[in-house]
Amino acid sequence: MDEKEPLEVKDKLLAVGEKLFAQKGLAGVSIRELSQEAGTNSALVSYHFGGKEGLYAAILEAQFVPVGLLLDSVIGVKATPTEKIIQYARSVALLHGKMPYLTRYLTGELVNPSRFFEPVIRKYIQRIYMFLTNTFREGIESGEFRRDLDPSSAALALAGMMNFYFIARPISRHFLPGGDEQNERYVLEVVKIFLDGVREHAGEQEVSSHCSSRDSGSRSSGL
Amino acid sequence: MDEKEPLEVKDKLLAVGEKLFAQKGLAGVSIRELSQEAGTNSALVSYHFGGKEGLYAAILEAQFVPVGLLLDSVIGVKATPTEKIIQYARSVALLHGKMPYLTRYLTGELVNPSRFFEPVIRKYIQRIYMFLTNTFREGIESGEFRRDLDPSSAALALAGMMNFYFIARPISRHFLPGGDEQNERYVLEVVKIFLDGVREHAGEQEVSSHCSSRDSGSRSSGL
DNA sequence: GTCTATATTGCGATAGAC
DNA sequence: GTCTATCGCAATATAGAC
Repeated sequence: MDEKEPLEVKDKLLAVGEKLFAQKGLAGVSIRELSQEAGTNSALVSYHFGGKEGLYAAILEAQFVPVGLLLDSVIGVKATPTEKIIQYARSVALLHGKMPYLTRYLTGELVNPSRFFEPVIRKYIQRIYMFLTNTFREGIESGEFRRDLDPSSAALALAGMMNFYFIARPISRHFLPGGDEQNERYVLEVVKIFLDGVREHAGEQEVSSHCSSRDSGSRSSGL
Repeated sequence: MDEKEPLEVKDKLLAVGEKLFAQKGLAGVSIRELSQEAGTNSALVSYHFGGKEGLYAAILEAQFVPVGLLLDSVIGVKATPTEKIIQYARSVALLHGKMPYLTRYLTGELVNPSRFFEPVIRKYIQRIYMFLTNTFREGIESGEFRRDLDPSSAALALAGMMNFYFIARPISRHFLPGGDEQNERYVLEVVKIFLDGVREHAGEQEVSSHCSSRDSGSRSSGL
């Protein structure tokens, strides 16, 4: 399965396509450009993948396999809702670190859906939505989250903060330092904002120390 | 300037292009499809706009004119940082209500930039970023926001919550009711989350009543 | 300003040699 | 499995009649 050869033509096409489709979208890339960048010829795209769309579909599916694994690892763990949210946010950041084009495929398909959005991507979105809203409902019942919190809105808000950061990464590099530490820093800030809020609360520094009902340490130490 | 005729060909092309480019992106639309949908022929695209890209550029610029107006209306108003953030969020939601394709152009250009991203869009992003980070710095100095808040991260987080909601609107309609009231509801929830946090704070219902240092009423009444 | 007709280029896919 | 060569078609843009 994984022989020693540096890169098979098939894998080379997958690697080149991953980059080019992420940058220009499905319609913006030709099989000629694709095969030229891969050091081969356009006939091989049809031979290995049955055409340009077949290559795109293969790449799209591969992008979302790790998303499924992430969900498997985070759904149904024994932890408080707060801890689950923290773990989710950290896992997502880690995943985007390893899959630098994932955001572009997800967002690109949301904005300009190809015919592969429904069969490939919808189920992952559904799973993420269910995980988040269920976790929020659980937290509302347990008293960790306020009773008037709308789980759907909260899910969209959290997903938005996480995703948009990576969408904007190419531009935000101009005013934010790059690198993984920056990602980690942003995640910490997002979790803090999301769980505790922006406001300085009544004349104290450590907000959570007396305003939160319990396990206030988990915010700083649990991360 | 605005005669009575229902739609000039030029305006018809702008209207049709606004929809099609938003749905499929610049590369995904042909001038044939464009002109056919507009009830004319492809030669008129070149005549009026100098080509497909010219039409796209005209549409892109028109999309962002209201963004500039929004920024003019929100920058430099006399209000507390908290009020500015609330007003900003509400204005953005209102704008997206009036410009249903704005999100797609913004996000589409972020994910797959055309050659018009730099000359057309960058300056608006810069202005939004400056407005938000300045407002956060102001709020930190005034004591409204916590001292360790990172203005850049907070700006990305808020922009992410607002934008992603509209990016995901076509999909979220499947589990959220549609319509403007839903937008309003989401904005309220986002502002609440962003300003106060998700957590139920120590054995009380109205979080802000004793945990925040002042003007606790503005959160519920000011909206 | 708007149309038809067309020039030219580039596209995706395939046939067939090796 | 990979290549060259090519087919058929759709792309943008333009010329010229009205």
